[in-house]
Amino acid sequence: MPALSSNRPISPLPRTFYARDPRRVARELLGKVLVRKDSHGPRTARIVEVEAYLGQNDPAAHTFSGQTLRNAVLFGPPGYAYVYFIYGNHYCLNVSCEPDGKAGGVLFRALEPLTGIEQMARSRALTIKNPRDLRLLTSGPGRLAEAFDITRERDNGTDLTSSDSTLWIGSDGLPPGPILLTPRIGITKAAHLNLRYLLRGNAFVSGGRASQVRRPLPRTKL
DNA sequence: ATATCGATTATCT
DNA sequence: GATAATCGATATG
Repeated sequence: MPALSSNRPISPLPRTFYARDPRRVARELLGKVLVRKDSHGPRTARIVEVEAYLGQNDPAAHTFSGQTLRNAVLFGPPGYAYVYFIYGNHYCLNVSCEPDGKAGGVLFRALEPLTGIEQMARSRALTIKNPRDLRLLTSGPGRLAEAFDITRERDNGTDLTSSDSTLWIGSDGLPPGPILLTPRIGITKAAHLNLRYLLRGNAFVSGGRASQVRRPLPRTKL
């Protein structure tokens, strides 16, 4: 059964949550809730798919070749939004991990809409024909960014640990359910590493069925 | 259902 | 000048 919307209060995750290896952060972010607060009212969605990027040792990471203006947030303190623009078309959301000075991050790849679905649909209606199809709202990194009106200009550097922010991450206490580990999607470098984390059987995971037929999370792994 | 392709621009070599 | 952590449209089986 899919995770359902709960009316439990959502409390922000502390900065210490993010001050760890991105693999651990990625795994534990599954089931948590992304919140957008603005004049349209709250949008919330459950995190169902993420990928870990390992900083200086990871050829696929934006931080592989060192710090630049664009990736500075990933080298800074943990718990802040890193938003980048890709293919001349899409924004993607990450959260910085590891202690200040060490690079690392987690990419948000798919969400399950909970509340504020009408506003997500309005934001996505600019691009898609059928904003009534919930899967099309937030199933993919570019899609979820558009559904939440996430842009580099507005959100890069936002503190995601504060419920005073217009964008933040919290927990409503629901357990995430079974987690699967697969290769990352859409990259050319270090494409074989199992650094994509998803909730097993969740309908909002991106990439179709083939990308979900992989292995359970090993107990010994981060 | 799967494959291929074009869009469109910030960033880095 | 080439590339990119993508998406949506179109073509084909």
